Amino acid sequence: MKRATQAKRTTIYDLAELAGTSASAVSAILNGNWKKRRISAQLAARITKLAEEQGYALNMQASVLRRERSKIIGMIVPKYDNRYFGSIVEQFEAMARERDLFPIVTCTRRDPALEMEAARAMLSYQVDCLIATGATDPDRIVELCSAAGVRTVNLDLPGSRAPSVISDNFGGALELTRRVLTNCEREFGVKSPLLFVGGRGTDHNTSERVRGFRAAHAEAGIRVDEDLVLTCGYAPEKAENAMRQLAEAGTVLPRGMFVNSTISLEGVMRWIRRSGEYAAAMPHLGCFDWDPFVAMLGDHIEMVRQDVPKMLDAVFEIIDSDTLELKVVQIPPIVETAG
Amino acid sequence: MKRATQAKRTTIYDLAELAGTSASAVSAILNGNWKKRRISAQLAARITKLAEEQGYALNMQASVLRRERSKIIGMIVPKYDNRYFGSIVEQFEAMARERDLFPIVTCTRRDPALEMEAARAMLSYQVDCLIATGATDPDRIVELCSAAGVRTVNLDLPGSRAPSVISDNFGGALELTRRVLTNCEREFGVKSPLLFVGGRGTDHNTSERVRGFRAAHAEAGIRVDEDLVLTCGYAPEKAENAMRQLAEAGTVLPRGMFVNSTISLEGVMRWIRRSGEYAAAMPHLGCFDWDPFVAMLGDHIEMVRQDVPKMLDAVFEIIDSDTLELKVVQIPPIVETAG
DNA sequence: CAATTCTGCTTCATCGATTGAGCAAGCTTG
DNA sequence: CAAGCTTGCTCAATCGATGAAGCAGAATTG
Repeated sequence: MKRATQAKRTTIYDLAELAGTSASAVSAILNGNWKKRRISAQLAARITKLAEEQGYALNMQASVLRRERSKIIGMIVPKYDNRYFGSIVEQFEAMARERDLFPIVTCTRRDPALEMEAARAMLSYQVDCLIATGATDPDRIVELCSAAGVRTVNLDLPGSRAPSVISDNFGGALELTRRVLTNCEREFGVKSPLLFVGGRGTDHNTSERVRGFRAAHAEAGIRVDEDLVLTCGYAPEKAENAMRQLAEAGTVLPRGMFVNSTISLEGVMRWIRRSGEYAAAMPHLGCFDWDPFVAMLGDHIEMVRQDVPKMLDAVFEIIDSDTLELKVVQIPPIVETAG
Repeated sequence: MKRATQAKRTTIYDLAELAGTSASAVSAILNGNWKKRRISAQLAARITKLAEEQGYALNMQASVLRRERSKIIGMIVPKYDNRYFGSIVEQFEAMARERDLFPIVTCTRRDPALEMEAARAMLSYQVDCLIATGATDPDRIVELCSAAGVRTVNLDLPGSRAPSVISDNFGGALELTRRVLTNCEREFGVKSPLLFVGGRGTDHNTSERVRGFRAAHAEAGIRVDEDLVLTCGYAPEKAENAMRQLAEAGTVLPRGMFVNSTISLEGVMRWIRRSGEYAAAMPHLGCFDWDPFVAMLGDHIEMVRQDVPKMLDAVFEIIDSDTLELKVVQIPPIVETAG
C-alpha cells in the first residue's frame, strides 16, 4: 500500500515561505497561542486564511514529539459485540473529545497476550493515560504503563495497582437473584435454588456476582449446591456446552437461572430452544447486562443494566483530578423493570 | 491531567550510551533491519537484551515523523450499538494488525460534521489510508483525504470518488421481501403490501432496499402505496414515531413489515408492544441486519445478515493491491433461515 | 532627549528515530 | 605488498512543530 502519488503535504514552513514570515509565527498562530507570543491580529488573520486555502493540516507526530503531553488517551476493551462495551466506547470517545483528548480504542478479544501487546502499542503512541476495560490482568498492564510514567484507570474489572471503576456487582447480583427467586416462587410455588451460568470464576466481577447470588439464596433460606454454579466463561458456546453437560449429567434443571452477561445468555437461550428441556414452561431468567432485544424476549427475564454514563463520569473524574489514590469506585447498576 | 512524576522514557540514545555504541546501530537493531546495515549478530543480541531490561519502548511519533509511511490505518464508523458495526470494527482491527498496520477507529454518531472533523484528525495523525464506514457524505471525506494524498475506501455506503464495498442491498431486500410476503400469504391468506420502516431516504442503501422491496411486490403483483414507505431515519425513536403517526392517520396497518436495520427494529418492536395494535396476531417481519436475540424473538421474523468477513476481505484486497479503480464491490448478504 | 518599555516578530535548539554517506580495520587477490 | 573488497560500525542531516531567547524599531516616561 503506497501513498497516492501526491504533492507533499503543506507544512508550516511552506506557509511561512508563502507569507514571507517565519515558521514559528505560523506555528504560534495555528496552535492558538499567538496572543501570548505577541503576534499581530493582522498577521494571524492572514496566516489563518492562507492555511485554509492551502489545506494545511497539522502533523500530529511532529507536534506530539515536541510537546510534553500528547493529549492522546487510550482504551483497551474486550469485545465490541454487546451493548455494554459498545456504549462504554461510544461514551468514552465523546468524553475524551470534550476534553480535547484524542481517543484511541482497541479491542483485545479477552486475550491476555493481546492485551499486553495493545498496551505496549499505546505506550509507543505516547498516550497520556490508559483505560484498561475488562482486562484479564490489569495489574500487569499498570506495571508496564507506570514504568513508562503513564497513568492507568481500570474499568469494569478492578486491579490492585491503579484506581478502578466497577459496577456494584454484589449489590446488583443480590437484587437480581432476589427477583428471579421471587418470580420462580410466584409462578412455580417452589423455593428452590437457581442456576448460575457464565463468566470466569477467577474474575472479580464473576466472583462478586456469585457472592450476591449466594447471599440472596441464603436470605431466602435456600441452599445452593456447588455444581449449580457454572462459571464456564463468557462465550455463547461455552455457556451452551455447560448447560448440555449439566443436563447430560442427569441433574434436575432448576426453574430459574442467573446468567452472567448477555453474551452468555445467547448460548443459554440457544440451548434452551434446541434441547427442548424447558418446553413445558420457560425458566425465569436474570441477566447481568442489558440488551433491548433481550428485554423483548418475554416477561420471564429480568435484567441488570450497568450504569455506563456514571461509570465513565467516575473514570474521567479520576483522570481530571489527577488522583493517584488506589480507590475502587463502585457504581450501582440499574435493575430494569421486567417486560 | 499530568504525566506521573516519572523518569524520562528510555530512548535509543540512552541504550546507545549504556552499550557504548551509536544510536543509529541501536535503531537499526531494534527496528529489524540490522542485517541490511551489516550489524553483527553479537551486538544485535546485546542491544536487544539491554532494551528488554531497560523497558525500552519505541517512540512512534518520532518514528512516524521520520518515515514516509506511518503504517496507521483509520476507520470512521457511525455507531457501536449494533452487531453489524461491532463486527466490522473487530474484524477491521484484526486484519489491520495482521498486516502490521495500527488501526485507529472513531465513531461519528451519524453526524456529518463529526465525520469531517474525525477525518481531519486522522489526517493529522498521518494515516496511510482511511476507511469511511457508513459515511453520510463519503465524497467530501475522499476529497479532503485525497488533497492530503491519503487513499480512501468507502464501506457500507458507496461514494463516487473512491472504491466502495457494500452489501448487495437490492438483492438482499428482494429476497427478504419475498420471504415476508410468502409468510404473510401463508398465515393470513392475503396478498397485501408490506410496510417499509427505517433508514434515510437519501442514502444509497435505503433507496436500493426500497427498490428491492418494490421489485418483490411487483413480482407478486402487489401494488405498494407511497405512504407505506417510511424512511424516517434509523434511530429507534424515529421508527417508533413513524409507526405511531401512521396508525394515528387511520391507515390500515399491513400484516407484514420490512424493517431497515436492527436499530429501527428496536423502535418498531417497542411500538408494537406498547400500542397493542397487533395484539391479535404478530405481523411478519423482515429485518435487514442480524442480531442473535432478534433471531430468538420468534419465527415471525426473517433476517438478512450482511457478510462482514467478505466485505472486509474486499476492503483489504483493494488496499493491499493499491487499486485506485473506482469500482463498487457488492457483497451478497446472507439470508438467515427463520427461527 | 536619553532611558525604558512594549510590540512584533525571527533565530535556533530540540523532541527521538531513521538512513545515506563515510570511514577504519581486516581480509582477499593477483 | 598494493589495490580493492568486506565487515561493522559512526556521523550528521532530516522529518515538522514548538518555544525560550533575542533583537530591532516604535512608543512611552521622567
